[in-house]
Amino acid sequence: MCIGGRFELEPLIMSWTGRGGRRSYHHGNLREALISAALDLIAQKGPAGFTFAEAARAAGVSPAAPYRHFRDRDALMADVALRGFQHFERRLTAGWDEGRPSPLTALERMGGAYLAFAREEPAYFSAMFEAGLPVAEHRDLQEAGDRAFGVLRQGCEAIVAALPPGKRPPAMMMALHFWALSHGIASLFARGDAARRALPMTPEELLEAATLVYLQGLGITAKAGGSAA
Amino acid sequence: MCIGGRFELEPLIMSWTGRGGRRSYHHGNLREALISAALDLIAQKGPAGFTFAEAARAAGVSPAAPYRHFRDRDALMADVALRGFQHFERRLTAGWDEGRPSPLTALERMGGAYLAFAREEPAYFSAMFEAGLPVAEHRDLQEAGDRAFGVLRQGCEAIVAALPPGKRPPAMMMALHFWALSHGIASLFARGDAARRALPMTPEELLEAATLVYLQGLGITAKAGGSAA
DNA sequence: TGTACATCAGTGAACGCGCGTTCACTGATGTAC
DNA sequence: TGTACATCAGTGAACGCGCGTTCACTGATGTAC
Repeated sequence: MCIGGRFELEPLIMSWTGRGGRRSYHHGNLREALISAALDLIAQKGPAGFTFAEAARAAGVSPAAPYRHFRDRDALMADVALRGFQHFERRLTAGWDEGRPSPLTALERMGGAYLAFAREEPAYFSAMFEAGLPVAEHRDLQEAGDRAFGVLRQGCEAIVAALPPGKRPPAMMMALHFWALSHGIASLFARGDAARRALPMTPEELLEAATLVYLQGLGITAKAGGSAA
Repeated sequence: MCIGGRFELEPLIMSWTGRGGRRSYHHGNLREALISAALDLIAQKGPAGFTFAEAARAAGVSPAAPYRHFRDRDALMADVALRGFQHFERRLTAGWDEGRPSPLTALERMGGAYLAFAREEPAYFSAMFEAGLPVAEHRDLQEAGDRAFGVLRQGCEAIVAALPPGKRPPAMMMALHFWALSHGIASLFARGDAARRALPMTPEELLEAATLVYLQGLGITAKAGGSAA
C-alpha cells in the first residue's frame, strides 16, 4: 500500500533499543503508523470496517495511544481523506505534465491518472468520496478537493485557450463535465475493490472514447486544440 | 421516506387487538418494517450506521426477531440494494416514457430521473453503489443492476436507430458513457446527503449541457435524432 | 361448526465480544543553566 | 559536561455500552377431519 508521504525512517530506527529487538517506550512515528493502518483496514473492509482500536493494535500500541494524535475516529478518517486529496492532486498534476506534448494528449493522460488513482488507492478513494464525511464541515477537506479539481480546470483552460476566441466554451463547465465523467467511470468500473462492475473494455478506453466524442461536440479536434500524439 | 413497494395494510390492521391499542403477538409485516427501518437508518447515518439491533428496535420488536426474515445484517442490506435497483429501474423507465415526445427529450428526462433518484433516495443510492456489497457474489443484485442499465441502453438504441445507417455509433458504448456521466454527476453533486458538493448550477443543467455536447460529438442533433420539445 | 394439531413468528433472557473512552501513571526526551 | 526539571508520548487497567447471536419458549394462525 502506497501511503503518499514517505516514512520518516530515522525516528523509527532510533526508537529501537537494539537489544533483542525490543521496542523503546516511544513509538517514534505513531501518527503516520495509524494512518497507514487505517488505509490498510479501509482497503480490506471498506470505510466502515476500520476502528480506532484496531488501528492502534495494528500499530502495536495501546488503545489509548491514538488519542495523543487524533481527537477521535472521525478526525483520523478526515486526515486520511485530506492526504488522499493531496496525493490525488499530485497524480493529476503528474498526468497533465504541463500539457505536454499537446493539451489533448495530456488531458487523456490526466483522465488515465484519475482512473489509476481509483484503482490503485481504493482506501484513499473511498475515504475521499464514500466515507460520508460532511465536506462542508471540514474546510481543509473542501480546499484540498478544490485544489485537486483546480488541476482539471487548468487543463481545460489550456485547451480552451488554444481555440480561436469565438469558439471557446466555458472552461469551468468543461472541467465539471470531465470530472463527472472520470468520476463516474472510476467509481463504477475502475475502483480497486469488490464493488467494481464488469465492463466489456478497459475503463481507460471507455473514458478516452467519451472524451473524444465530447471534445468533438465542442468543436475541438487534434487539429484545433493541439496535435494528439 | 418512500420505500418503493406499498405496505400491505390489511395484515397490519389485523394484527391489532383493538383493546387499548395493544399490539398482537404477531407483527404482521416485519420484513417490510425492517427494510423501512434500515432505509431510515441508512439515510440518517450512512450505510455503516445501521445495525440489525437498531432496525429491530425501530420496528418495535425483540432483537432476535429479524433472524426469522434475514440470515444476517448483510442479507438485509443486500435486500435493500435489490429493491433499490428495482425502484431505480422503474424511475428510469418512467423518465424515458417510451421515448415520448422525442428520443432526445426522453433521454434528457431519463437523466433527470437518475439525478432525482440520487437526491430523493440517498439510502437506496448508497446501499446500491457505496455499501461495498460485492456485486459479483450477489447474482440477483447484478441482474437487477443490469436490468436498470438496460433501460439506459434501450434509450440509446432508440436514438441510434433514428440515425441514417452509416452514422450509427455503438449504442452500448453510448449507454455506458451516459451511465458514467449521470452517475458521476449524481454521486458528486446531486446526492441527497451531507457529502454533496457545491455546484454553480443545478446538477440537471450540468447533465443536460454535457449530454447535448456529447450528442453533438456523435453528430446527433434535434434534427437528426428526433425533435426536442 | 368444532376440535386437535402443526407450523409460524414472535419473546426475553443470556452470552461473549470488541469498541470508545477515561484515568492516573511513567519512561523517554529535550532544555535551561 | 552534568544536573534538574518540564514536557511529551506512551502504558495498562478499567468502565459502560451496544451489538450479534443463541436458546428454549409460547402465543397466534392455519388446516385436516
